Amino acid sequence: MQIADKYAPRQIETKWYDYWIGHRLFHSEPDAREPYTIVIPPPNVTGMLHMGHMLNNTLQDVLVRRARMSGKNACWVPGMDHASIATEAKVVAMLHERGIEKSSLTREEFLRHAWEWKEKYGGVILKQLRKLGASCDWDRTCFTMDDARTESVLRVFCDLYEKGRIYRGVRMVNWDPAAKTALSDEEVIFKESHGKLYYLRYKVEGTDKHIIVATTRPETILGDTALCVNPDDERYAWLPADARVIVPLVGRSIPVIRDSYVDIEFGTGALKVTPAHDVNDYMLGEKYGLETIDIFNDDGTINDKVGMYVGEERFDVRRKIEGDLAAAGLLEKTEEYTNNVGYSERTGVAIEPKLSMQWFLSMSELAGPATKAVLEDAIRFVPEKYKNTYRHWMENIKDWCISRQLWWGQRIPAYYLPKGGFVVALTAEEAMEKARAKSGDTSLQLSDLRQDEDVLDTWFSSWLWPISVFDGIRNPDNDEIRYYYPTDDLVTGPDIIFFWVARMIMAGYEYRGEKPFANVYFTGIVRDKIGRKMSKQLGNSPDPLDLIDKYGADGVRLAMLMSSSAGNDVMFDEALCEQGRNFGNKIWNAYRLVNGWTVDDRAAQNENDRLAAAWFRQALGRTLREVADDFRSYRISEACTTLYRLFWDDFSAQYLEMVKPAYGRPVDRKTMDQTRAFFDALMRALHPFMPFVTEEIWQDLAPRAEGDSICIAPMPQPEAEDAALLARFELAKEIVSAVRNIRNQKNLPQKEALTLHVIADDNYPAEYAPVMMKMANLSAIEKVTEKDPAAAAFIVKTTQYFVPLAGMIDTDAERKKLTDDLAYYEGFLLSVMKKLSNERFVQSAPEKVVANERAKQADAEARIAAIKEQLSALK
RNA sequence: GGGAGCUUAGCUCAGCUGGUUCAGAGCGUCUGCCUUACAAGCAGAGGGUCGGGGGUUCGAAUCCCUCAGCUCCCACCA
Repeated sequence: MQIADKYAPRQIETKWYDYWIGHRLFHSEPDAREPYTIVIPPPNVTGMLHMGHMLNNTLQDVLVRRARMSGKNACWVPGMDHASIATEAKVVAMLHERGIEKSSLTREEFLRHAWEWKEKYGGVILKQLRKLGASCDWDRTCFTMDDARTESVLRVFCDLYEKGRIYRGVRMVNWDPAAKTALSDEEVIFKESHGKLYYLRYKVEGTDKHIIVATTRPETILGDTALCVNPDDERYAWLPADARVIVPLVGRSIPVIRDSYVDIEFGTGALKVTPAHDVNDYMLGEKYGLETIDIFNDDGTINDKVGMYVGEERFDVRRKIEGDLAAAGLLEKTEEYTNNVGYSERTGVAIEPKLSMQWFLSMSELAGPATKAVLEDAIRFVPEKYKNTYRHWMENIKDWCISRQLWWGQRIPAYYLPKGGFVVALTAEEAMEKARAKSGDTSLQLSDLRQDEDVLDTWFSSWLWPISVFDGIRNPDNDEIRYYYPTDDLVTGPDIIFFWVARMIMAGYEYRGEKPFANVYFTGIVRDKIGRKMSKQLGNSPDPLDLIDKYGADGVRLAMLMSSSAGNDVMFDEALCEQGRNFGNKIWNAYRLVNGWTVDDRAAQNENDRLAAAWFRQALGRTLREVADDFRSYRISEACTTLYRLFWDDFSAQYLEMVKPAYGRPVDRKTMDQTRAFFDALMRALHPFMPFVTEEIWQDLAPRAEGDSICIAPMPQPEAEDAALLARFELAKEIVSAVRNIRNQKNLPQKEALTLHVIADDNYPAEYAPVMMKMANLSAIEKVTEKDPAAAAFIVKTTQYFVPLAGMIDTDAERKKLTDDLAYYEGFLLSVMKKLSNERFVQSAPEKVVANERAKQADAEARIAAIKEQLSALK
């Protein structure tokens, strides 16, 4: 195969993805190897790939690919979430556009449309993930509403019901008037909103006095059933115990109750009580046996209970009622007011607290083992700060409202009997058996039973995900669940820590008696470069597919990786993609260079090349160790940057430049083989980060069998470290840099070879002379005993070097430089001496640190002596 | 109202258990190079009193206190 001249990611990426899929390289089956498992956070079936997915899935892919290359049986299970509210809303909107209203359809008709829509448009995102290079086992793709998952969900519902954890009851819930369903507390987002505080006049019955009540929601007076004041409030001491007031406009007479719940300081100290539409009022209503008047229809319009404003929308009524109250002289005043209002996470409309019959899951027992697991690090959170957040939520956990008044989702398997009561069963047939037993009526037929209309919260299916994708609910002893569970890493955003992560942990302990995953890596939020969260509304999010098209998936992956330390937000800037693409280009061209060399099989390896290889082997080893370390602590961004520098700086700028033959000259066989071996190792180390370009080159490096791939090649292993060698080479590198700097300053042409003089001491890396000569373009390195006054001088560590440049030396400038240096090192020496003469330092600091200070002292002294010598030579 | 986190170079961020010349990286900037792998590049350079103040310590970017600014999470005050 001949590698192309130009790096063109588009031409290689599709090719290799197809190859990987064609050879089923991402497919996993249980075997004797150690498993490594990740379940994908299932994106919404209606979702489109956005930058958050890019970040999240790139990280997962890096982890999975690395595990796969480390000898583990890697399994990344992909899938989708049915996202009941979001999807149902989309389907409703689509039908509306076609002139069909949901209300005109039966449940079955609607679901037929919904499934049709899902088949046609759903799951686009999974196709998009392939473009990113995601190495998911696509054969395992699951959907939270496919048959197996649905049955798992229903079984769990039945089980929890039988355990007495699921109950049904009328409670105050968060009502979404747009979606016309209840929501869990987690689906409500509180936002500060500017509104008004209305001061209303409630006439006290049998007097001509009024009590002024402050409220933010004047329209709810329609549902008022009491007025409440604090028993200690002197202002209302005059009210008789059985006082009653008249609700403004409505004219209803309601009692005045006294409860210390009311804050004397707030407003006028008087509170109107609307038990049907406020959580606190509801509690007061329960306590005092108040009537509850629900004034809203499910869509947020006023119902006909009171006979006023019937059918009008709640916010219209608020505006209208203000005018009506004012006209009737019942509005004392209004004030500007800021308070927290809850909005639906999905539809964005203001939540209406509403009393309704719902299903709940009692959480307290589930929370116990799940809390412990995280606090005791059986499950590790990265970064750790989320442990706190998690603990706080778990310790204050409330029962979970799991019913939704929607059609798209798992329908609650509760069946109502004709004469009251209900049974819960997996299937209708079972339900009938139970119903017959319960009612004692053996003639009951299926048609006599009425199944609950509600579906379950989407998260009631996704909380089982790590278990259900391996069919561990229906077949708890199957080979797959026993092999793959618990999974290893979960990569997700902190925004769903309660929705999903916490609940999966609870389900894991409840249904497997074991954690669902060992580690949770929380990513940050992707923001634009001025710090705004990327969102559709702002239009500040680039389309990931456009980016991939422009820079290649490898380039975009690198951009995501290099800017994302765990738990920190990502300030995304397209320039990063360019940097990623440039890196791909760098790799490409480095390979073209090596690939273009001719080999002389008879030539022996020269010393320069031998040194270069010995050093690079060490540099590679050191980096591999660092990278392994980074992975252990999930510093994936660091690992990526470290390898980036290894390839660019150490391999390309140093090693390749060292061994690169003169134009048209061959290299010896050994050097060529070594270089290709390095390339091979580098490609493997980089593969998890940049899968495509590394595969392209790896395939070209040596003849490979059909079906072989870098995906399943082993990770390179470092050899034992030789720290001394690395340190000596650093000296040589510094010398080369110093000579190049002189060249720059004196404007000496690159091609002109220079001579270097050295007053050699222990810190002169003589063994690297051939390397230094080549890299700095030196004709000779000569050992001298004295400085040549007509030379540019520099010092590395304690060794003096000179580049003879007759007639080009500015003595004054040289002197100034040396004087400055001298001052710096004398100051430095002083601070070292101060430490060393401090007895407490010498006594209490570890020996190693003290020895280090002594070494610093010696170095500084030698250096100062060297500088002084140079200065005197200039005179 | 409660809690968590952040503040280090122009920008984005590392800096892990306090200790190596520890003040770093990438990008951007500046200078010089179209050197036959790569201008998507090469060789160099400049740039920060680690948010302010105080403390602990032989020693602080790192630990503690405090102030300021930003961010996020939780919470039923009408």
